[in-house]
Amino acid sequence: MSKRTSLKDIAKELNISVSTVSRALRNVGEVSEETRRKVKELAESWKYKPDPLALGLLKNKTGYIGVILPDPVNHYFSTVLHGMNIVAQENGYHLLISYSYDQSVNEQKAIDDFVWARAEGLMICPAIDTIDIRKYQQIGGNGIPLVFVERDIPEMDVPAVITDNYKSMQSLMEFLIGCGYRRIALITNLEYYSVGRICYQAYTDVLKKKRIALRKELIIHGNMSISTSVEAARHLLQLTPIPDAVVVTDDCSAMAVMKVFQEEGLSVPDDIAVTGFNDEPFTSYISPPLTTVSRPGYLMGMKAMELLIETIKKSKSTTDCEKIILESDLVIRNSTIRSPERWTR
Amino acid sequence: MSKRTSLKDIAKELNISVSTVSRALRNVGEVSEETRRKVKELAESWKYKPDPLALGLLKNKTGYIGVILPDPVNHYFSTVLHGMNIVAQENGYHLLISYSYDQSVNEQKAIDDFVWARAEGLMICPAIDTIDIRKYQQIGGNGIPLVFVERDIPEMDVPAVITDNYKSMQSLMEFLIGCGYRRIALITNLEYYSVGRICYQAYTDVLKKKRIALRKELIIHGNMSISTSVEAARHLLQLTPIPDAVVVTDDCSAMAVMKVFQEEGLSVPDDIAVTGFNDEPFTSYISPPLTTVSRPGYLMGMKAMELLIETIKKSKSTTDCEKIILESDLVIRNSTIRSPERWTR
DNA sequence: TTGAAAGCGTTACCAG
DNA sequence: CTGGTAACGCTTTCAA
Repeated sequence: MSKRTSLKDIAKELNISVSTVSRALRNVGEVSEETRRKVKELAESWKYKPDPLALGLLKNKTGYIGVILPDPVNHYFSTVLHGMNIVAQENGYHLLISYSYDQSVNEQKAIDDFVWARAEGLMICPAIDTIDIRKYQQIGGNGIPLVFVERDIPEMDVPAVITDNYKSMQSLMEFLIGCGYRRIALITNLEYYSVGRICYQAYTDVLKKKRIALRKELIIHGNMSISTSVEAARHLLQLTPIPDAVVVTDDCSAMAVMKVFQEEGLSVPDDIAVTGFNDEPFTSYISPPLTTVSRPGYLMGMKAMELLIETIKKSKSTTDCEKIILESDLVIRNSTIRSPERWTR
Repeated sequence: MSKRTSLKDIAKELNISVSTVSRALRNVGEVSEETRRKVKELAESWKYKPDPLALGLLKNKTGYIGVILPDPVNHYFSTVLHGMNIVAQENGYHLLISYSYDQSVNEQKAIDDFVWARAEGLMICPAIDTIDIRKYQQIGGNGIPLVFVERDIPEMDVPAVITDNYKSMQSLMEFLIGCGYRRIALITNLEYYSVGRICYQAYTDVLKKKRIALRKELIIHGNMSISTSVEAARHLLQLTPIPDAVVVTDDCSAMAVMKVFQEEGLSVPDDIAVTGFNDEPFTSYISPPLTTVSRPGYLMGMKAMELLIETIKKSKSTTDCEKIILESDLVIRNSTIRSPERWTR
């Protein structure tokens, strides 16, 4: 069990004071060349490194950034984390990661822990069931910079990096309608701070604009798990007539929904079209390839982390709160491209 | 900027000493009921919580566990992380996460940082290019428990939780040969500490046992990225005759390989069969569904974290080093089930 | 039953 | 140029 070398060890060995050693190592203050050289040599050979805990205690800085994401097992969030990690690493920060599993209580606990552990900044993707936003205010109250990522809370004066889901959904809906689809179903989560909520908004807005009746029975609220989506798909098949397209706000669920239809002997997209969200890698490999919205998760993570670190470094007050909205791309694939003759039926 | 309340604050308010407050709060030592009550009340209302940094400095304990994984964007590793996180959370530990991106230098840096930050334990999936194992010995030298996960280094006396990839690959190969496949190609990474290396071993062993000639040209070394796998697939199509089956040691790559074949007008599995590894969710949705090996990532993460925390708590010496090997399942799907009449050609 | 002091590893300030 | 001291927040030992 090799002991860590401390300033004191070096000082003792060289018969000088701890303060001199400290100054010598940091190249500050007045230290004779001779002493400085000797100190540095010894420090080098003893592999001295300052103790982060002691430094943290003293300076109130830890080099940690607390990250709270909803779910570890989600490709899209993984790309976001990847982006955050790259930037954090470049800037010498370490990531403290916690997962809320989309439950506010877990998030609250993680926030408390991170604040208490003196994280220098917090990056949060708010849990989907968030209603009480005081927990976020408390963070600012403690003087810790906060940035929202992927999900914004507009009424809060907190910087955020998100993607333009409203616009994406709008494009998607307009595209589908342009194709000729009219009975368009929606499977989505509707929680207030979710992607799905915004998609729902765009969905209704576009229908209204295009003067297509909004049918309640075509809108299904789910939690975007495979099982509830499968159930939702089965439900849609009970309707007469069945929808001619189904918009699902998650690729995995869309894939599962598509499979339900195919197992029932329907052709996608000739009998019923399906779309997803996120453009996960598999979407171009399934059959038929999935029309979806490609979102820049990696870039979002990077931008958000840059914003957070910038805020930390300037120790800016949260007053100037930038909301960065990244563009997404509509990716059109065969799951919506119906053969012309099938439009006649 | 609300200041954190410290023992000193409480002591000052109550006109008693810091040590008394400390004892009162922790229910140790002799403190009068009266004092204890008053202290606890005030601590409660001021939301006092001990400072983790100060405690860490004093006790050499931080409540952090350092985790080093190869890649944030990998479904399988995400499930492993999920398992680790659940167990860590239950036990009051926080995760410090770093990604090596499968490069030893990054791993080395992360180890140094974590050791220096007084992580109480380290959980590492060794970078694929690891050759120098001294970095791991150093960790033990610092008295910090270490557990390997997903990739073991057998020559080291370090606890590990892995899956039985040799056996899985053996089953897979025997299954394929049992089906009638004879020209079985292999696309895999061959780095020493990789899953692929072990698969390669099983591949050759089974061929030998079944007295099937080992053909060098059927073995392709790749890094399991989509692009190199696509290249590998194209290469295999140059051979005459082409292989009748291709074993790929990663689902994503297998999916890409399959697509190459299909785009060339070949039928999978009638012209050429394909198998993957990991049983990622999409594998049952692509066309044809992929034969693959289902590995218990979540369970592995949990077991590994349990092992690590147990070791931390007992502050066991690394002498009794348990190597836990979890079983995997062969999942047979249509990508290998060839119509009988196609065997006659 | 309580308090003072030392110590964990570091930096900052002030004398010398 | 150098050293001592206080401080960060806490626990522990010893003395009162």
